Amino acid sequence: MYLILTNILFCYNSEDLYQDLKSALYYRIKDKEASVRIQAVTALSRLQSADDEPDQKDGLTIIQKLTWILRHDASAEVRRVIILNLEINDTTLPSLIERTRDVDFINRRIVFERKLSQIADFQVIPSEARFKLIKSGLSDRDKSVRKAAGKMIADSWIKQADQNLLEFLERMDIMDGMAGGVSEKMLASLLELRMSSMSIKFDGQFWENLSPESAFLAYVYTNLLHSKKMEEQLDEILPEVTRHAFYIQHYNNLWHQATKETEGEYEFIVAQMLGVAKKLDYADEVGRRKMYSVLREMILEPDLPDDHLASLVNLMSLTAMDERDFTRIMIDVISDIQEQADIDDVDNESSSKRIKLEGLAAKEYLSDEADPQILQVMLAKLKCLSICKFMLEICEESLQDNSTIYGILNQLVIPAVQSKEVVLREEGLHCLGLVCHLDKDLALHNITLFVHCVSNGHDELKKKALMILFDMIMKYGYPTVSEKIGDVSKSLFELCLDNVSPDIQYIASEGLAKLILSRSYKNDDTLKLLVLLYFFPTSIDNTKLQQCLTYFFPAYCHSSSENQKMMSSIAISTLQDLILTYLDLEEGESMAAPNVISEMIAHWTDPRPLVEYQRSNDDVDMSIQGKMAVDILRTLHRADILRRAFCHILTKLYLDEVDQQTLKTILDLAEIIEKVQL
Amino acid sequence: HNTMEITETDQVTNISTNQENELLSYFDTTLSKNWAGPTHWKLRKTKSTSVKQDKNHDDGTNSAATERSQKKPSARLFTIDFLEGEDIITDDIFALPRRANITVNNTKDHSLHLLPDDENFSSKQLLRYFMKPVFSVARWKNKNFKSQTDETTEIV
DNA sequence: AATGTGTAGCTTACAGTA
DNA sequence: GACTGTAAGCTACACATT
Repeated sequence: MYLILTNILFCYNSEDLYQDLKSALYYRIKDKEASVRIQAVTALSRLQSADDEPDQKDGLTIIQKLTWILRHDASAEVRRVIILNLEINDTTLPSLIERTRDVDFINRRIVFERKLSQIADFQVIPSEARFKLIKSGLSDRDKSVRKAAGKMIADSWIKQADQNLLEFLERMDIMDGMAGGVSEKMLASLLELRMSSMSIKFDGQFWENLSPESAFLAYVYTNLLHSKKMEEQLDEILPEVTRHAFYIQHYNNLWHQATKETEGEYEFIVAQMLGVAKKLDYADEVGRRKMYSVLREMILEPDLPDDHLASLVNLMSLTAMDERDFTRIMIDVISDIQEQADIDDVDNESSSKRIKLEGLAAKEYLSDEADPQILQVMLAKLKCLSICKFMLEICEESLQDNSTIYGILNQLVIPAVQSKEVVLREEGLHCLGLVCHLDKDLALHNITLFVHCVSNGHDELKKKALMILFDMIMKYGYPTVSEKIGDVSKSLFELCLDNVSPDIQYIASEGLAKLILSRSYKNDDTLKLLVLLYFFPTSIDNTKLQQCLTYFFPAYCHSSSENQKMMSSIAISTLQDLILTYLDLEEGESMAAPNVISEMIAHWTDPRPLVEYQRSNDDVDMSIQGKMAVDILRTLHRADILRRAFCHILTKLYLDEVDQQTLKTILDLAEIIEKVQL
Repeated sequence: HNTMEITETDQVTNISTNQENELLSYFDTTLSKNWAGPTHWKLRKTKSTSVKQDKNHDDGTNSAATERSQKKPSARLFTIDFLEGEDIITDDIFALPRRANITVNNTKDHSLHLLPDDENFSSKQLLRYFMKPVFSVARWKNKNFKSQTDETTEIV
């Protein structure tokens, strides 16, 4: 109806009628019927481009009103209509992009396929927002959204670069999207969609004239073929190991000769080439040696970024004969670096300049004095620790079998842990944690240290130490570890769950989830704390924690009847606590409503999903919620604030298969309550 | 007395090598909706098929007597439970005269109807160490046989 | 094309508010 | 008695699957 009127108005231009209609529409967009709002909003959207006059009541133009509704209207369909009809310009684009995270998957999908595909130039979206939306689109939980996002890139956006892949990558600013692997994910999905329609060949010319984009293409394509086990194609495109080693060397040299403007690009190219090298076959002895010597030289260079260092160590493990050979080589490298630092200590102006450059990032962590020599030694130590860390991540053999590591432990790691420099202490602790994976005695010996760091360290150290502690318990078992520290661990867990830092709460939750799910640890108080933390108002923005526990609780309860029993034993008292916190909420705080909490707890303790998982109801207590019902009814006649919520959970319980006796108890209790009420 | 410990060593390799791995991946599929936390949680029913199957199984295996004795009373008595709630105090029956409705809706709604960032939590994160990465491919195991023996003799 | 699945919207009923 | 918000059950429809 409004639509018709609006259309008519377009034909018969009458100012009075127009104003009347507009103000009527301004009311109808607040109508309580969603269908009316849809009509109003479609009508308004017809006027959006012709009218930017602010409404006298709130000072908002039509477009501003529409974008406001787009965010706030509860009906997905209203939002959808706006998405479809809102014109794209600088003011509306951010609102449209925001809808790539709409709760409604159809809305998410149409933003990709109907809006973002249509924009003339994707570079108008700032690269940060661009990568964010690409990431969320390509890894959406819904298949159709993933597809739409993929098609947007592979069909529409690449057209803007005239179907030229390298041109496209350049416009995409792929170097800005490396964090979280978004660039790689994007290119991989693009290649997968268009693989058949393009032939990718890397010849000598290609390798000799790499740009950041082509190097990145080589890296991603290699990875893709590798993950798809397409060995023949891989052999076709990859150069021989020797040649590749030369290329790496070549670009590494270019990097060091580069001007300030281009050094970032060459650094990037080297990183991609190192990445490609991980997929080479090192069976050929000549190639292996050549590669090794190139790597061995590169790793000594002073100002290597961390990811280069990680790749180098990783590659050196591939070129090594076996683990002992590998560790020996790395220890050589480390002592070379230490020597180098000591020598450079004395003179050498130029290297201290370099250090300053690299030190900029690290400087803020390092303590006050800017003495270049001390700084340099420190950075060398830090580099050794990083190498050591990457090495230890790879090592598997126990310390007895690979005793060379002891040396480095005493000479490098332990002093770092004791260092007064915060950065060194953190990195040292990290290494120590990794070494402890290789030797049980060493691990047990250091447990108290880790505990001490968790309770007394600064936040970063706390996080590391806590993670290590959980790793150790996972690896060597709770009894073994707690023997060392008595009952401290339980209270330590509780302390961390209660911690002010959301990160620490999260680490503690995930760690405990792992321990509990693997049956290493079992405790009803801790479980209760986890549930409380999950629903607590302070956790509402801790998405990691929430998503971790959202997975954990059903997995825990529906995988074993023993677990479910434990949950049901704490369920009612926990629910009670939570409802009380809900009733005490301060202004500005929020948490899940009691009814939601009730439903979730009822679901966790429902025996039917457990039966479905175990594919039989052996050992499953089908009347488990009957006992909970009894619990509820017993508390019910005491407390009256809780009545509502408790009655609600009563209706959610599964009582069909409750045994007669429990059933009788339930009925009796209900009867008593009824009488008391009358 | 609550703290019980049951464990062997190295849970990560234990679990990931064992079949528990597969068992956990069951939850990866069943929990793929409802990933976003309590604020977006919804109960998904339509287990009617599996429930019916289960009931049928029960009917087949168990005696019909248990079926009668358990389910029928529960159904009856449960309705009584509803009545107890508050039914008898029903008000008199009147036709509801409807006057002009206020058609505007109160939008104090501050919710933006957005999903949180998806951390893609899955069994994968529950089967790994925090610090030590798990490499699916053993890098030296192939070469090891020939070189390992050589090395040991050399070193010793 | 036929089927099953999931969701939106409608209706009904009830309890609280003032 | 009016009017709200909430909950639950039902139906129709759109979608995906085979």
